[in-house]
Amino acid sequence: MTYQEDRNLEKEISQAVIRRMPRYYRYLGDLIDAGIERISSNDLSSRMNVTASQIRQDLNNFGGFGQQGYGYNVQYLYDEIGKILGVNEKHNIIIVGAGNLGQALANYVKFEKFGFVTIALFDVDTKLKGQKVRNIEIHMLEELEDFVKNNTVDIAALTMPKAKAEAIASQLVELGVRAIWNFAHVDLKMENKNVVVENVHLSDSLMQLSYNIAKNRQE
Amino acid sequence: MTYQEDRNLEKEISQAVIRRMPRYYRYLGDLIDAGIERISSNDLSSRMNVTASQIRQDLNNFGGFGQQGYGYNVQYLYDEIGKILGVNEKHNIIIVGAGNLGQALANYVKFEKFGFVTIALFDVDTKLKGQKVRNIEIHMLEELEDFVKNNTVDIAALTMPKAKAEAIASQLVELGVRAIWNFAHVDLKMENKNVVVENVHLSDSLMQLSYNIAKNRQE
DNA sequence: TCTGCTTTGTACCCCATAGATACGATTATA
DNA sequence: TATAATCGTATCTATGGGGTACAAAGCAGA
Repeated sequence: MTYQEDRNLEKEISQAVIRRMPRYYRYLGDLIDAGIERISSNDLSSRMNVTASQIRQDLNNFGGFGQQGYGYNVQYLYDEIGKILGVNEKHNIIIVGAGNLGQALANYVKFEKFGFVTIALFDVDTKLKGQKVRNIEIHMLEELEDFVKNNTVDIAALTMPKAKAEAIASQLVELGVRAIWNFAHVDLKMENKNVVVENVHLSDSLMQLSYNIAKNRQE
Repeated sequence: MTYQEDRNLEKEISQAVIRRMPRYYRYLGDLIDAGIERISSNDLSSRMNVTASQIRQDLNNFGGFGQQGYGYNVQYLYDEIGKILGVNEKHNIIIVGAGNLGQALANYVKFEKFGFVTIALFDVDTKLKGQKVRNIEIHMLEELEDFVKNNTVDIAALTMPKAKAEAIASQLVELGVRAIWNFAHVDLKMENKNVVVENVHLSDSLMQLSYNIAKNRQE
């Protein structure tokens, strides 16, 4: 059996599970802050409003982190989930589009706590040239290619209008960027299977809220 | 049969379907911009990368919008989905937390195209007092209660640090706000069943991306 | 050490949802 | 008018989320 075949046999962990992991991570962080050292799946389940069963099954996708009769050590579990999510490794981010949203992301200090460090912003607006956001320089878009070639860029956050998003995404992938955090109002379908994309559609979220407002009013 | 019993018999439309509707809406908007007047479920399915069957079934949850042998009229379907999502009604938004993210949301002109109008921002920072973001005034947090009592507030966007989020959410609900768009890094569990909450956790999304980067590298 | 309690890891089951297939009904189009 | 296109809808299958149950393992107190 080849390595690839072997890997194919491994049970793929569904994105539904992955989506829940940051939430566990967040609650465990809060528990640490509260000075709590151990927790049972049952206790955690009532705090998080999910079932204890689901917690145990989710965690078991990655290995047995608990002990019968004891529960989970909060700090240990926090660290392990951190490793799973890659939160301990440093990730360099560039932000393309230095408008309000781009600058807001650059200012979000909390991301750095998790190893996500913004190293540059880019924009076409010459008025922004050379300006800094929290010591992070805003470059002109022409400099993008050189910058990516000469620096390690793990993630590119796209916060420019949708008209330009696809072209820039392609350019970035061409230059070797392997992760796109897309805020533009399009679905980026990357041909290259080695590229991962995470879309954040704020309008979609707002519309879902709007639907639920109307539904709620009706009931 | 009472009205309530009758309503209970209606098949509840799952949130999975609702989540897809804004995406249909977005593609239809693009089709309108491209001057395309009619479209078949088959054609749309290849553009959106979902099955034609799912499109027809999703739309049929809300009624028959198409015509056999013709397909769907793009403008009509766009308008109908808009109605379903409540995008044609005006929604007044207040933003609590006038930091970078709050100001970024206030600057997002596109939301107004869908009827979501930001009417005020609030913050505790006295330096911001009286400043305006795109003609929208930043108020002090003390003024929140009066403002909500004297204005129609459909949605409150929370963009302040998590420490204050729960208290302010409770206050807003107390004052009659029925929809919370939460960007703070906590899960808001509202006691009041008449309140709808939509959480946007950017960190969670970033961590999911991070996991997929690591997974992708491994394969 | 022994006993009873706690709690995990895991097997098994059910149900919702995605998605395929199929087809009658209806409309467009040549 | 005949043929092709296409919706609305019923039915079926596969997948996965999530609940229930319980044996195994460790903890804690006597």
